[in-house]
Amino acid sequence: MGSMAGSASKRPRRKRAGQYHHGDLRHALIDQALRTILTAGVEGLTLRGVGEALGVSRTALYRHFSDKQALVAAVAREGFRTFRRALVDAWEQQGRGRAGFEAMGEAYLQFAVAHPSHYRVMFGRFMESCARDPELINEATGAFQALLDALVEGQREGWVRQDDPVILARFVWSVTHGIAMLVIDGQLRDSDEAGAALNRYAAERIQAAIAPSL
Amino acid sequence: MGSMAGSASKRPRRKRAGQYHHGDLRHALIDQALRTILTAGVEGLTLRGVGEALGVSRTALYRHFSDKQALVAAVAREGFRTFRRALVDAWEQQGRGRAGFEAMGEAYLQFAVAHPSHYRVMFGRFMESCARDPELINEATGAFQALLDALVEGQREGWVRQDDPVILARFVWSVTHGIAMLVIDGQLRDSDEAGAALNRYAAERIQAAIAPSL
DNA sequence: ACCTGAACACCGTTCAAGT
DNA sequence: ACCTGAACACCGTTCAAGT
Repeated sequence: MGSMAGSASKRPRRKRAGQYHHGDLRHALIDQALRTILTAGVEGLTLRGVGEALGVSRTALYRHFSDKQALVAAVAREGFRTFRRALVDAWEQQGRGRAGFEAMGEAYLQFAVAHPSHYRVMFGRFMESCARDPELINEATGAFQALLDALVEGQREGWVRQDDPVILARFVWSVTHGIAMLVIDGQLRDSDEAGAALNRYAAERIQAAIAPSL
Repeated sequence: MGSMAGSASKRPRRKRAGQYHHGDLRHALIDQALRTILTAGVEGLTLRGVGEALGVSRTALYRHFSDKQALVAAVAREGFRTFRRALVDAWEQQGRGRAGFEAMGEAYLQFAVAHPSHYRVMFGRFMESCARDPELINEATGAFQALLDALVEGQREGWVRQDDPVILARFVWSVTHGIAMLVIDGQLRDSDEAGAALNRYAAERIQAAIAPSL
């Protein structure tokens, strides 16, 4: 990790001649904020630190974001983007069936465990964040849609009961989100192995819960 | 609400004559911190504000807690205490059967919705909090134990499958915790009704998931 | 023992000013 | 348009000093 993401901070790429420091400061700010959150958590994110790391005044950011929370919301949006991609990839690489559905569940927990601080930013204070970044809701519902699609396909194929797909998806989401939160918040002793074991067991029980009645 | 809790702040109850301001400052600090968290959230909690509300220096607290996080941990511990009581009450008032189990689930969500900030403090950064308050883990496992007991009794009565009770309890906990988090973080549009509906549906699906195989 | 008050090293945000 | 620098109103925490 740490290699992807920001091209902006390496080559200034100034639009015109004699500019200040950056060409795409907005993007660079999001990248730097993400980097900080990944290593130090949201509570370690400081506007002054972000500015300093980018060689820019600590108030330069107010040209691109209304306040700190708006910057955090942008990071959250970026998170939902890669999150959705991870889920869809897992689903499709396993052939979109029952196996794909299970792979999605594994990919879900994997993302949360690999980037706990990012995951927390994405789901914590969601409503307030959406107010600061209306497009965030699109990315978030996009991720939810991946789960929804899988369940609808499961209904067509007959391994998912014919309940309202939305509430069905919310139920499955609750289980996975719950496991993810318990694991990254350290509620399970020996979180590494216990979390994986819980996830395997949950996958089995979820299949039983969402299966057709008889 | 707002009537229970603190007796300490009303009658100073000084141990000896000519004292400063309080008799049980430690307890008063926890009560005041809880009050602030309930109304303004953890991010609205400020040591200076707590001190001011109690008519005490803002550094007086350091005689009773190592730092701010330790105060928050004490509030979390108090939360697990009343949380456990709420769960056990629901369980017992419904006659400790299948109905009691379902009542526990409702009581769970009810607590989270009624005190979202408190719930978040209890479950967020759990490991770090435990380091600041070792007894916190006892109260937390006490709440978990209530769920565990119900499931074991369900196994004896035959409406719960004979899997490892701990992992069974963790699964049920994940669902309920997941729902609670999604609701209080505003991830469901129209959280009030949608949350209750999801909880009802989840109760039904959980019963199916934890039922014996045939 | 218990509490205070000044001091320290931080914050996010505003705003007049520069280019 | 984009960025700066000083200023403002906050933080948690430390520590010598008081009773």
